[in-house]
Amino acid sequence: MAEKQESYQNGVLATLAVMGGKWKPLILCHMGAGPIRPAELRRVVPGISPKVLTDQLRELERDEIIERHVYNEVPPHVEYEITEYGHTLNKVLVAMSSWGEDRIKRLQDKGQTVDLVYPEHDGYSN
Amino acid sequence: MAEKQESYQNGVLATLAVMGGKWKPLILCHMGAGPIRPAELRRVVPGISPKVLTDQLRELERDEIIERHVYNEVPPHVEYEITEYGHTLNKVLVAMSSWGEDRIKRLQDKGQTVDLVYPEHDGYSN
DNA sequence: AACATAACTTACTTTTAGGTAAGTAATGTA
DNA sequence: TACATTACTTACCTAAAAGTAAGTTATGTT
Repeated sequence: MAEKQESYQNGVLATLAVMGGKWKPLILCHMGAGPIRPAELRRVVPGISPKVLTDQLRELERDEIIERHVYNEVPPHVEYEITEYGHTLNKVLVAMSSWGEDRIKRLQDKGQTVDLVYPEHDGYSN
Repeated sequence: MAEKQESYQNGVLATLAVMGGKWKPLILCHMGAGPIRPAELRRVVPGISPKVLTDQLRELERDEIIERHVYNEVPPHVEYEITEYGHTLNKVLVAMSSWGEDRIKRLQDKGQTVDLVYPEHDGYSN
């Protein structure tokens, strides 16, 4: 590992550039089951503000992780869907989820309360 | 995956709570080869400020990812070392590194310059 | 006696990610 | 004709993260 330090780092950083931040991992967790509308995402990702959700979705779209489908209807109808490329992120999400689950168990075994795990949701209750 | 949404999320969030942020992944990338002193970390992680490095190391220590060894000498001598538990994070780092490397190749194949990959280093040149 | 050293701590200031609020579009319903 | 709907956009504001700068410690070297 000592010889490959730099590329090791760069890969990690490139990944964080795409799926880092407070909301992107949560959003991606809810996009595996198929196309989803922003309103539904707001419902299942409690606490996210409409603006930030839009921002994050646009960035994921720009990075080709998700696709935006617009249906020309009134009221507007938009769906976001993970791309084929986006699905390759699953390995990372699964590795993170798995380690995190283990950590949660660890903390619970030590009698510690596991906070900080889910962003508070107050406001934007729907 | 649809039924396990929430725990999937929580695992990811628990992981991000420990190794998220701008510097922690980089720091961890440089700690696989054995104990390392803060001054050396400042050298290999260009751009990090002394205070932020200290902050990040303390958090990693609090989360039992690394250990702090103090040698009572003058001038002070401190070493940080990954714990056994900390080493379990490697799977995550490797998954992220691997995905990120692939992404870098993808971008290069499309003729795009890969920026944002490494924090700028100006100031604290040593 | 002044200076260097390593690893801090304290007390700020700056940056940036995230949050709030108000407005827009186009149409259907009360 | 007023209001509701969805998915925004624009403009502004706040809080958390990161950065800067100036001590502090105890000893050894010049």
